[in-house]
Amino acid sequence: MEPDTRSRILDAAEKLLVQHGLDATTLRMITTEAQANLAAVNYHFGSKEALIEAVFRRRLTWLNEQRIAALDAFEAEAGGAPLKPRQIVEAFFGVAIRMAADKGGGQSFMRLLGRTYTEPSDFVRSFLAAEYAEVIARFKAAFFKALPDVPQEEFLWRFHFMMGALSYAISGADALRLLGPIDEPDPDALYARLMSFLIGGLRAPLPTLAPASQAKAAKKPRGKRAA
Amino acid sequence: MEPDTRSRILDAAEKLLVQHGLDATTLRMITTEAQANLAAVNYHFGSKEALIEAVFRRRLTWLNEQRIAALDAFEAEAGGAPLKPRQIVEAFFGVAIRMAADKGGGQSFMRLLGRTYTEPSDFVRSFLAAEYAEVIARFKAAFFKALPDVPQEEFLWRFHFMMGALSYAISGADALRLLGPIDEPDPDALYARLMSFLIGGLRAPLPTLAPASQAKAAKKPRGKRAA
DNA sequence: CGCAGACTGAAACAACTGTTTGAAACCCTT
DNA sequence: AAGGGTTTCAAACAGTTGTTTCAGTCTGCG
Repeated sequence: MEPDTRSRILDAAEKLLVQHGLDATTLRMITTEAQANLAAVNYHFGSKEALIEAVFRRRLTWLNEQRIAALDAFEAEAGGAPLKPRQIVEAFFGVAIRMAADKGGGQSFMRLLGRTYTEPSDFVRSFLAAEYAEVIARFKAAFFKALPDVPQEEFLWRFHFMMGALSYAISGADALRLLGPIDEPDPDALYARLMSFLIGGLRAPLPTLAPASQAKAAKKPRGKRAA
Repeated sequence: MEPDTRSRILDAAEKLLVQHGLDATTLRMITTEAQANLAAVNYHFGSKEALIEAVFRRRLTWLNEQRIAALDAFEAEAGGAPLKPRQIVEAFFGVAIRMAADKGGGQSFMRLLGRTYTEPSDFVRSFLAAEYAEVIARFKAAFFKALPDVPQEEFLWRFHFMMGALSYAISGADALRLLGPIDEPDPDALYARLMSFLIGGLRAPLPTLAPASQAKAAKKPRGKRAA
């Protein structure tokens, strides 16, 4: 309870946003958890949206700085030569999943982030885009250089799929328990597993795109709204 | 406007839930869109939660029936022999992504489903588990038979990752636009791309799990809460 | 000390949430 | 045509939301 009110609110908000989501988390829940007055949120941050944005920004800028630092290290080591795909994947997704393994707060935040990436909330998406812009540009360039044989559009989709796998890897056991009983996820094992999966998908043979739709759909579902 | 009030509410609710999420969609938005009275929701469904459940159930039971039917067809064709991994992936994920390509409503629903799978809402998760139970059991059995060399826990994680990739594939262009400009997603091309990626990940070499943590983390981030 | 600025506190605000009510309208069978 | 069950409607309900207000308290500096 030592830190100042602003920090306590930030920590409490992060914790509760993970548990309940953006809309279901109320300011009264946050201020109670933070042992602060209700008005303190609007005093220190201006609004609930601004508070949420602050919660994201605090972790996200640091995360993306780490990703770029990791990429810089690999590129310095390579000295102009294209990086190995594994290195680029490590720099982007490895850093993220290691932050997700961090007990000291990063863990819960990453689960929130993965969920929010596809959320239709306008204001979140807008500053997420700004926050991601630089790191995306850097990694796109690195990947295109490392895999010149992969068409750019194809790669973008694969990167998108990889983000999905990462998101689920982090949101983790909660959703996985839907598939069956599972042990507590060992961070190192999770890291190795995701890495193996991602690189397998990234390096998969290019799909054979039938120029005109090959009409593979035997019974294409259409207009099946049940009674 | 022809269909009865109940159906109109169901359609309007599905459409709005996709756009705004579960909590942010209000009954007044739904009933306005459906051109029905506010009380109609509680009259026909009993509560907002029951309405949401009905929205999910309508599409989800059909989707999982299709998955099982596809698996049945492959297994009948194989006649007791293990299926090829590609066939199992096709039966589970191919059916889903084809439903996601369906303009007649399935499209929007699948985007909702992918988002909800990791949502922390209690009541959604509970009936999702029930709705998925049978299909999960069937596909787990088929996969274990097809890939006896893959440890069960390992496979469960890979299946989880695949769900993540599917979810992002479906939520699709909205989030992808964050990575850069992208063309309108051709359903057939998306299908081929995801399939290739999934099988690449599924068949990736097993990760080398250092029995004791190999301390691969050079600078393991720990307790980095920014100021 | 004195007093300005930063912060906290309790209470109230209007707006909106899901739900309930009871009367009106409708539809279909006898 | 009469009646009974089903559906619609406008209005109101109690509860919760984010935000604001304004008096009070604290802190540091002259």
